[in-house]
Formats: sequence, structure tokens, C-alpha cells
Amino acid sequence: MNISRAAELSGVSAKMIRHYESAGLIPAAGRTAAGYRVYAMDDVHRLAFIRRARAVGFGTADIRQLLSLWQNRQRPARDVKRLAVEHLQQLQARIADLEAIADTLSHLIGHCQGDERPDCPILDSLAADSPAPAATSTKRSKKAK
Amino acid sequence: MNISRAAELSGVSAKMIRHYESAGLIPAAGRTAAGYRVYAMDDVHRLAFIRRARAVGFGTADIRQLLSLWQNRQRPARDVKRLAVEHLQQLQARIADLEAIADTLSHLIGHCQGDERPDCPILDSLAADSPAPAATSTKRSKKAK
DNA sequence: GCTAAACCTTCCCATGATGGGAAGGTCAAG
DNA sequence: CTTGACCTTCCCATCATGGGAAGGTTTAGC
Repeated sequence: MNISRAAELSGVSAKMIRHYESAGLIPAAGRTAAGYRVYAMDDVHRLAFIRRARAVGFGTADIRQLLSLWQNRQRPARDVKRLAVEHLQQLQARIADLEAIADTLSHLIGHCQGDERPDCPILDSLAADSPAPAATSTKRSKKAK
Repeated sequence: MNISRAAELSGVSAKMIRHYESAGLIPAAGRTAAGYRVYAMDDVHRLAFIRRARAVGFGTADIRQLLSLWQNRQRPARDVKRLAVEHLQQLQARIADLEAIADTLSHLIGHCQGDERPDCPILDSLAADSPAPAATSTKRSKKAK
């Protein structure tokens, strides 16, 4: 089958199929005499695997490992789990960061009347809150006017 | 003062100061005869404002608007609040997405023993879960072998 | 057999914020 | 005058995805 059919069956766009090939996530596809890529169901399965891994947030490097673990029937489930747990922790860290930001913003919004008047605690806070993070001064910096 | 001093005082790296200039968030700095950028405290304040806005997740476009609202003493606080609320909603949407992913992953991890044996529900799930999203078939696709 | 549509190919560009690093000019202290 | 700490611009990379151009191929319809 050609690339658009493989895209249709796997749920991965033709554009991304080529991308995954160049990134080495899938083996280089066979070609027709005219240079068209040719796919079999095996490839479609692999692509769908990648799509699902992406859907739970795994990045290229993680997926590369997952694919190799998937291929290797001998691998211990522990390896897979470790990868997944690490990824989950990163996800949770990102969520915590975003929540902290959302809380801050939410707090600011709560203090803003949001009416016709120009008084706005949100802008005030952005304009003059924390001084400046750890000033890593450089050599000549004292002299700088 | 020169760019590295402005960076030190504002907490924005010299690299990013140049970037913000080219992005139009700050006016083009004045130059010495030799072409060095020259800054005053006004610029430092503006940069610090940008830094704090970035810290609560605002993107370039939002910051551009915030800066113009900040400059304009006549603006109604409502405009600022609206921008902030929209941004907060986007943040919350992203958080919800990540949480859904984290939940899915967490669920999979919970079902994986993670021992020496090769059985792994995580890989199984990636290998054969949802079929493929809405196949948008193209014209000739039926014929594709 | 010719034409036009629907494919395919590769290559470049853009996103968004940030940093790394190279090549080359400038300034101040010794 | 040398040296080191600056400054400048320009290119590249991240990460995954898509847009689009230029140009070749295949197939349906006549």
C-alpha cells in the first residue's frame, strides 16, 4: 500500500510517517520503481503503536525505547514500567508547575475589579513584584555605568 | 548602561533582550558610536515586567497587549482582566489535558507487575487499543492496494 | 494516446522561547 | 600593545507538526 493508505489505517499523517522514518522510529520503507514508499500491515501496526505512545505524551526518545522493548519478546516488564513511571513523574511535575502558575494568576484575577477604572492589581503586580532573580554578576559589571 | 548590566538588573538574559527587541516587545535600544546597545532604567523596568508576565505563562502576543495596556493610563482594568482570564482558561485546559494523560498512564502502570517476566499491559495497550481515529478517506483511496 | 486529477517525492519554512556557539569588532586595565 | 571581558550579528537546535512549492507518476475518462 502507499503512504496515504498507511496514514489512513494507522492514524498517523503521511507527513509524520516520513518524519518518523527520518527520525529512525520506523525502518526505511521499501520503494516502487518510481520511488514511492510501500507499506505492509506490519508498518501500520508500528505506526499505530507510535501514535498511541504519543497520545500518552511519550517523546521521540522514549518511543524509540518502547519500540525496541516491544520488539524484544525477552525484555522484562520492569524496563517498560520504569520508563513509564519516569514519564509519569515528568508529567506530574509539569502539571504542578502549571498549577502553581494558574494559582498565582487566579489570585491576581481575584483582586482585580475589572471595571471601567484604570486601577489594576494584575498590572501593578507585574510592574513591581519580585526584584530580580539571583544576579550573577560578571567581572567588569561593577564598572558598567 | 550596556546590555549585560540591563540583563543583570532586569533578570532577563542578554540573549532574550535582543530577542524581545527583534520581536518588537521593547523599542530598539539606542546605540553607542560603536554599535553597542544602551539602556536606561525605564528599559530595565519594562524588561522586568516582561519577565514577570512570562513567569505567569503569558506568551509574546499577550505580553504585547499587556505592555500597551500598562503604558496607557486610561485603559479600563476590565481589558486587563479579560486577557488574564482567557489565559487562565487556557492554562486550565492544558492542565486538564495533562491530567487526563497522567491518569491514563497511571492506570496502565498500576496494571503492570514490572517484574522479570515479559508480560506487560502497558505495551499491550499501546500495541492494540483504539483502532484509528476518523479515517478521512481520499478520492482514490479505495483502489489503493 | 492525451489530459486532468490525485497521487507521490524532496526541500524549505514556521511555530515559541530559549540557549549554544562562531566569527569578528570594541573597550579598559596593565 | 596585549589581553580578557565585553559587544555585535548570524546560524543552529530543541520538539512535533503542518504548510506549501516544485516537479515526477499514476490512473480515470475520453
